[in-house]
Amino acid sequence: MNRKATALDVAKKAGVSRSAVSLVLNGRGDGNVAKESQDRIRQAALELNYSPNAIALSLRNQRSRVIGILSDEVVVSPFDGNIIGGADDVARARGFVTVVMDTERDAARDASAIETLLDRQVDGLMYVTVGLKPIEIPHGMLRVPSVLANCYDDQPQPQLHHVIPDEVTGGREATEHLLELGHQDIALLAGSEDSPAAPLRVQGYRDAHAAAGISVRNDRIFMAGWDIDAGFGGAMKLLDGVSPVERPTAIMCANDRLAVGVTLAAARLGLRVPEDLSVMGYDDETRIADTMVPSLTTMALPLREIGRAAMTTLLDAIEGTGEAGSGTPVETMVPCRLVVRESTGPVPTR
Amino acid sequence: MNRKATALDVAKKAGVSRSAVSLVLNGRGDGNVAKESQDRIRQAALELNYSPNAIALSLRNQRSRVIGILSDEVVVSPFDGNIIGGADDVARARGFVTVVMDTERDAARDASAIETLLDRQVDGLMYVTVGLKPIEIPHGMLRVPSVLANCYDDQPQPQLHHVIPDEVTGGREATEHLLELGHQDIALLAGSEDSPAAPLRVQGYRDAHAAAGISVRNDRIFMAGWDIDAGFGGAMKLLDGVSPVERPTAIMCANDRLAVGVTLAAARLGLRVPEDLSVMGYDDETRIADTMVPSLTTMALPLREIGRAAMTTLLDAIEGTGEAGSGTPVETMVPCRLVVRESTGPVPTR
DNA sequence: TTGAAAGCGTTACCAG
DNA sequence: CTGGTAACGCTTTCAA
Repeated sequence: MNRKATALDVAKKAGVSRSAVSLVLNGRGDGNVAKESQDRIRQAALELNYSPNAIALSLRNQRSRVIGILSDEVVVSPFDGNIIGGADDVARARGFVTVVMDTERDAARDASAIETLLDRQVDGLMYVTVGLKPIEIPHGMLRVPSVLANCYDDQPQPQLHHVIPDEVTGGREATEHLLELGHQDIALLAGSEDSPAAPLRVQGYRDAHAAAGISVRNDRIFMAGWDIDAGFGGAMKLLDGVSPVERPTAIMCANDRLAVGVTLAAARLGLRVPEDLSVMGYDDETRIADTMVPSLTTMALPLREIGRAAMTTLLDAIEGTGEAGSGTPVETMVPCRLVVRESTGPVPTR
Repeated sequence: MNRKATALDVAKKAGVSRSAVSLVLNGRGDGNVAKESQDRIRQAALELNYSPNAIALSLRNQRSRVIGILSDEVVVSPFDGNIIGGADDVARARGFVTVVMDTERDAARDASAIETLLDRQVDGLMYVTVGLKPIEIPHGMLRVPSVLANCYDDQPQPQLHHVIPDEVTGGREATEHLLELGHQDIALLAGSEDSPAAPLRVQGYRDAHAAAGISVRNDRIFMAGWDIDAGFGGAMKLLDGVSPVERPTAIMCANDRLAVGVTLAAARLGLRVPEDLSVMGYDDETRIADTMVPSLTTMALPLREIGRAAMTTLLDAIEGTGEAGSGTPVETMVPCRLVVRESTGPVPTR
């Protein structure tokens, strides 16, 4: 735990001044420092394993090349971590580092986390949520370039750029996939109203039906919840004791966990997936959708892309590459991606 | 984006010197600064919403009250995030802040992340993994007090304290639960050798059988993997086309996802859980074990406790509360916790 | 009781 | 081409 070498140590060893060290090591040696001194400086730096103290640098430059990522519960929850992964990819590629703080859905901690981050001179802030949701911009976030990922400012006059998935199109394309397979009676387990994603996906479902000229039966749409038991319960209601002609031939779910519950119910009832019933998921949850039996056809949430897009916007604003940052806040919608696996198939002949 | 107030601003507003501000705001005003000035200072600080610049503070004090949490993939994966949650609980309670960096299993990024953190004067480091595993201590981690959570240094002479779950006892108690329900023929889907947790849980399974005087059939133990499809496949092998007397009456799984696959297979085969077959999970994965149908009896991994214990050890070392930090590295084992739900029941009479 | 000054490690400016 | 000096914001010591 011995102290690290400082610029002064390097200067001494090379027999020059601190300023010379600074210039050379920052690539502005030519034209300012004698070639020979430059070599000695570089040599000394190498031998002493010198790297500038980031703290001193931040204090001096008033910027840190650190982006603070704040999340409501991405770290502790099983969901949406790849948004942060994608954001970090971009940040590292552009010479920034990210640090993550999770406030575990305690709004009171948001402000204090931001305060902490701001006190450490982060150059920018990104707020990431688990699941699409409106948020109140935490106090302090406007003091520095910021962006919202997977969430948005619900105010009439939004203050921050946000990046979200295109849920309506996602819902529509999922439905279209089923429609194209010949299904006409498609039930929808739509999650619950507590998430703004639910109504959007329902909207997509309705749009697809409308485009196909098929009228939607409202009793085919269930707002049951998001978990396995909700999927199970919903499917039982739709299938148990119902004659084959009365049954929906496909059940579209607002997430993969619901689809697990539906598949479980189908198995209980002796229905084969997809021969007797097609099941469609949403999210493409890692190691759920791809490992289910049968593997789930699903609408993949573009998590990494969301993170990437959000970070790109943020860094552009910070570095002034585009004027997007200081301009009017905008919305970026990233398309979802249909992943066809085994749980959907042609409509059964009956 | 206007500049934050500094101690100088406060001093001016209160009509005193910077030093006075510093003294008062750090609680050493009494005996040094006139009561009346103190009030004015505090008032001014409040009005200006002053908080000291953490960067300057770190530079000055050579410590930051920040703990760096490094993880192989906790942030991006769906697992084990609560270790970080628990660690953060303790850190905040003791006046520290945690920042998380995820290297997404890229060992090359470990060292650079640590370098970054060290350059920012973190007072301590914690390494957290998804799933129990041996790790090579990343370079630089020994330069500052550090601790390992959910992983351990595999060297003959371990250098760091680590906190891990007690997997052998977990495996034993899970098995005992089944034994107590009368099961004598308990199959085990044991995950795979790529995780050190697997053999430990198997060991517990064997220990419980030995203590009960029941011999273990090695053909009842499958190292199939960790995912839903592996659970499904394993269960089919054990159950499909096998006469009731030849079937195991319980299947114990090394994680909850395997148990989902087993339950799915049972449903396909018309077997009721738990009446015909008891299914036991492991991990108590949020919103899987508790929402399965039937809900899963499982052995809960003590994630938050691991995080808490690790952070406590680390902060004790940093603050010199105990001499544990500088002493010989030790191992802390945290017990798992049996959670009885609906998927296990008495052995069926046949 | 107060204020001035030094120092933490940098970089940028400006005389020499 | 070079090196001294100021400044970033803070705490602490020392002298008034």
